[in-house]
Amino acid sequence: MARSSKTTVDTAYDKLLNLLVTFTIKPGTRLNESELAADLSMSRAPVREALNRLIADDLVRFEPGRGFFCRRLSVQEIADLYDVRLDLETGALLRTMSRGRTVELEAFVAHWREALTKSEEMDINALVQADEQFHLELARLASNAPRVKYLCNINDRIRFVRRINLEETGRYSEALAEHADLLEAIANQNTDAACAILRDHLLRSTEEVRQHVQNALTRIYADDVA
Amino acid sequence: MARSSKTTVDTAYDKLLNLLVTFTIKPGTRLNESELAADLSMSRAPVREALNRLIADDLVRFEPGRGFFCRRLSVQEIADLYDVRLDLETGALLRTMSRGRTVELEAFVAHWREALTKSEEMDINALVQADEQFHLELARLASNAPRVKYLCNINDRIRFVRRINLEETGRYSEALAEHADLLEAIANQNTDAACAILRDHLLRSTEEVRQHVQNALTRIYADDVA
DNA sequence: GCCGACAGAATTGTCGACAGTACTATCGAC
DNA sequence: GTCGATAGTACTGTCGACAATTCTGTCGGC
Repeated sequence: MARSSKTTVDTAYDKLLNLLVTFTIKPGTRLNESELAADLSMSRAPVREALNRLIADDLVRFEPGRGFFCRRLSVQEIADLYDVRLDLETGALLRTMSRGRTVELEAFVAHWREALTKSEEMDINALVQADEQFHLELARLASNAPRVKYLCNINDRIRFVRRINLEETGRYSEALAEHADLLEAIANQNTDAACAILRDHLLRSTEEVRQHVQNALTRIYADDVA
Repeated sequence: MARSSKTTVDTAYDKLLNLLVTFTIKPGTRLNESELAADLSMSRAPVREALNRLIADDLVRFEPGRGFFCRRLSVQEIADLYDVRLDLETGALLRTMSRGRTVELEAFVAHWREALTKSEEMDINALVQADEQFHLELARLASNAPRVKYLCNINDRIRFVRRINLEETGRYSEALAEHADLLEAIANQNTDAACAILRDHLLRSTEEVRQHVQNALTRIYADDVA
């Protein structure tokens, strides 16, 4: 079968990732390989390979003899991931700041000064994506590929609650203001202030998430928003 | 085929992991699926599944149409991983300390006070393992599963150089002394001191590693120590 | 002597099949 | 009515096969 630079496994991986991240597949449910294979119109082999890749991402669980299961959504795990995220993002920020005003940093500041003003009129989807993007690009400035990869994994795992959280609290403008403050602290080379703002920003999110995971759960099980 | 609670994929995963971590398979080399399958006396399917799991761990690379390759050993990546490790371990330490004297902490201190005295007469293999164990158990005290998992992944990826490093510098006793200092700072609930010691300990290692990766590389390519 | 085309070999990508194990529903004993 | 055994079903675990692609070594042109 001819292929255009993307293998069947890759498409399976991407589609499954999406299903799992958005909890279109409900937490804890068993994944039927044949069924998934049929849905994706391919055989079981590539599906299994994709699922195996997702194991290490902790997006699926595997039980010998029983097969693959969608990850569970636990308050503790989400909180833990937020903790780790705080460590990683703070570490990245510290290293970025220690380098002084680099070209990349200036570009980042310029880009987001602009982007943040536009954010006021964005819809919820764009906002969630922009929020993730802001944090990720900030982390990328430290140019440490493994760290960025861990953060991407964390993002995949918390994206769902992150979104719910932003919807539930409705504190879009507060979050944006915090981003703006952080940006100025960075622009002014004020390391301590930047770290403090980032820290508070994330701790606040963690706290809110704790409160809203229950809503997230009910939302997941309320069959389809369609 | 009858099985004793461990699937073929699992054994393949474990064996391959070992080969990759120790660089018995040389960096960058292409992995021949049929050959591996024959070596492990199984078919290609479980081998491929195991390899797919190892992708997310960044222990193998995958190129569509070409297959799987052993990860490359790059100085930059190792240094990056040490950086991330510093963030994660420091974060764990901070959270552990903020909880005060828990039962687990007391047990940890008691265990390692004892163990560190015995370490003087250990051989290199045991030392490397004990070093990794000490850091990992310390991190575990923060009881944050995802963080521990990331650290395990980092350990897998740096184990080889870590070992070379300890061999080359021969500063076993210094490293042990630093562990002992850290332990006492923890026992005394001296958070700042503990963090500083951990930080210096890891930064020193990072620096040494940078210097010794070249030796590690030649060691890898010097066919077999056997 | 170097470069590109070409054919043959080796390797990956995907599939369907079958054996073995876990699940489910039905039935009978208490 | 509840519990446990049992037979039937559904699903996973692993394999071998074949198509498609990449690699390798040879040959001819320049």
